[in-house]
Amino acid sequence: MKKELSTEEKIKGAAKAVFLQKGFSGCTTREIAKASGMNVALVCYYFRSKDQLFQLIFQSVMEEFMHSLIQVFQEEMPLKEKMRILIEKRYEFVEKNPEFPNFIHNELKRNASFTQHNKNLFDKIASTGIFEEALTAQGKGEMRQIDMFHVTMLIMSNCDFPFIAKNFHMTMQEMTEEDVSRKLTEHRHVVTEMLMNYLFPN
Amino acid sequence: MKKELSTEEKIKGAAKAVFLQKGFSGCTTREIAKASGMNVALVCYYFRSKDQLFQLIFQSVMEEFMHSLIQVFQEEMPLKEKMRILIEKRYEFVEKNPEFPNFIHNELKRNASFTQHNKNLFDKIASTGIFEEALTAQGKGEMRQIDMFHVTMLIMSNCDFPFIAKNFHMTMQEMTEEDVSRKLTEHRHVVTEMLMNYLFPN
DNA sequence: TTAATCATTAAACAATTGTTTAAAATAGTT
DNA sequence: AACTATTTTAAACAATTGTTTAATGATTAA
Repeated sequence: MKKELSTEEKIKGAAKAVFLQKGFSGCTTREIAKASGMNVALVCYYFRSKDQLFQLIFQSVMEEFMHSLIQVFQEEMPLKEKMRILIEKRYEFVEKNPEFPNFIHNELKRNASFTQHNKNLFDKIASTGIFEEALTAQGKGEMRQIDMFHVTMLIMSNCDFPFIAKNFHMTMQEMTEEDVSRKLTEHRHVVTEMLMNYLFPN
Repeated sequence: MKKELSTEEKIKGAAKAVFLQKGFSGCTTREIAKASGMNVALVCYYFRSKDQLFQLIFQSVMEEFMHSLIQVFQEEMPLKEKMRILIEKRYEFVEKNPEFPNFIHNELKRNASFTQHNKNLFDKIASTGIFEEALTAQGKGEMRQIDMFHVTMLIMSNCDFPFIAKNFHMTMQEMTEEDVSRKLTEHRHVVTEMLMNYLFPN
């Protein structure tokens, strides 16, 4: 089946790919135009400017990124089980979208704006009741008593970072892309076990 | 005491600061010149090109980054103790140089060259005998039996990532720079305890 | 069919990029 | 002092950047 994409969609798709790989400062409108099979004028015709096109892409990536968390939080099951699934789903999501974390952190550093939209995303997570759920679990002694800041940081550190550091391990340890990818798939079990043992000691 | 830096050193210092903050693609030679109090021509006069200046800075940052590990490995003490110190020293190093991890991973992705120089750095680590030491500890059942790839990944994930994600937490959770910094100092204990519990179970 | 809107193109725009030039200022040497 | 080599400067260079223009082609509506 061949897909018949509109010019606008072709550009948006190419922009997402190029921005994810090279970042805003690392690419040009001409590069995006070429990647989409179109020309520069069309990029500005449909999206007015490189900035506006970028913001569009960034917000959609951010939303996709956060949505992978929200989905799990909304499920109806014991916190411990929910947490295990969260970790594994998150890891798998990043494995499928390995450029997301680096992209998001870079661009947030470059331009700390977009604040309102992002605040809404965080509120969405808060409104799943996950934080209260964790607090009760901690009260009952089921979960280790640490601030949720640390919990989220631990999960993100161990799920997101490995894919940020992919190139590092390839160059330093002279591993091929396949070698690292295989190790990273293994790594999910390590991460899950370590985090679960720490967050839910018995 | 006032420091009397040469023009060359002033430019190098400014270049390091600017490159670390914005990356190679995110800044211009004029920006570096201005930050150093000099002009563009002088940058090229002393360093020939933006590329050459960058490579100089990158290699020195890389070396500094890896050296913080090597130092600990060379110490003479039981592996378990060595590992705890490694984790804490590494965390403190990144806390003092919070831009290093993001910078290194970004630029390695942008340009996977510099291979030979980096290979030497890895060999330096290997030649401290740390890997053999870990293998014997694993053989004696003192240390958890996992590939060293996972061990290094866990340490880097938990020590480096928190500072990459600084901006993320500031925007998402509406925390000030000081709030996040305080939390990140706390986080060192969390990381150390979790990693030590996992790597050396009893 | 005709008119009007939309889509696409190649060319041009001014601004910014990395780099070089050629002249001036400074320091060093005899 | 006179000469040389080094350092610094302002200006210029060509190439690339994001964006716009004005003309053409295609589609739609009357």
